[in-house]
Amino acid sequence: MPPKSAKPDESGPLYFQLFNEIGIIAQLSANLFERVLPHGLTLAQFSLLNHCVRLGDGWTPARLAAAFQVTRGTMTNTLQKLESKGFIRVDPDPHDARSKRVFLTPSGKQARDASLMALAPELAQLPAGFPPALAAEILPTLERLRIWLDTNR
Amino acid sequence: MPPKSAKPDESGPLYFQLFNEIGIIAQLSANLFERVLPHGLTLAQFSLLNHCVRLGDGWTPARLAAAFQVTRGTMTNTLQKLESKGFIRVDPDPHDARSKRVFLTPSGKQARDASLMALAPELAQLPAGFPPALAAEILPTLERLRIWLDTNR
DNA sequence: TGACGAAAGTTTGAAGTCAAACCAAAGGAT
DNA sequence: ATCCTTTGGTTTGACTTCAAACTTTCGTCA
Repeated sequence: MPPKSAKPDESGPLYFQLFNEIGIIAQLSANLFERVLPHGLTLAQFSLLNHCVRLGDGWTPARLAAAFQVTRGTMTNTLQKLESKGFIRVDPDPHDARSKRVFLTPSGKQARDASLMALAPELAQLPAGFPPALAAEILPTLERLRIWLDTNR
Repeated sequence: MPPKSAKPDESGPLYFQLFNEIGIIAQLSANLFERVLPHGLTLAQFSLLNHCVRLGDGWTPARLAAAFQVTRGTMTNTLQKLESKGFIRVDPDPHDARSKRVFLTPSGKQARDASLMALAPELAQLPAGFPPALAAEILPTLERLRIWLDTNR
């Protein structure tokens, strides 16, 4: 029979289960959010608006793509959608003709605020079944995993 | 002004960060997997093959959709892709003319095994930066979150 | 100065996903 | 026996996302 300290090897299934669980949570939560977001905003779109408010305007698409861990093509798409809704403005960069700069419009700011209002009741319901302490507890570990995946790709 | 023990409320940003982190991990890991999976298998497709091996054949599409937390339309799509690759067979249910039954083909079994082989080196690289103990530690909490999201939607 | 590699954005094509509308079969209630 | 509701599955349209191919511009280096 295996001794007490056998190979701690077969961790494959464990990681597998971990990624599976994470995938389902991502799916369900994105879905939950998008059902209440106003203006048909998608999670990607809202995240970008929110980013502009929290971290400031004027980023280039390339930098935004890097921040969201997404390809540039994807970012192009998201920006086009947001621009067509009038929530952002994409200006040419005066110093680099290759580049552009992304700015929030007043209407975009409003949409972001309205989104937060719409999301609040959903989030308020969460602590009952899933205490904030648990979230805080696993967050650093998740962050570590995310960073590892990010650097080792 | 707010007293020292004001509402322990503002857990909004915390949850927000949690879902954000989870979303990025899901994205990165799915991507990592799909880059090595054989036969152009997608994560959804592989997951289904794997499910058939681990939990057995003969499930109905509806039950599979429920198991994967996905709409029936989505499952229809995935099954069609897998069937066109010859990895599964979808037979009519003899007892219920509305229903169907999904079976793994020998070729599907092989594809699943080959996928595991291809995934192994990737997973083997993980423990160095992210010990299995951490995975095991946060898994129950994630499970709890997933279950909450599942029941409260 | 001229050329070439690197960087920024875009486009295209394929896949997953959802919601909503739809058809068909089953099963209970009257 | 006949509705009528529920359930199983599909289709459509819109969205995200990726990889890969492409264009334009920058910046360095010879």
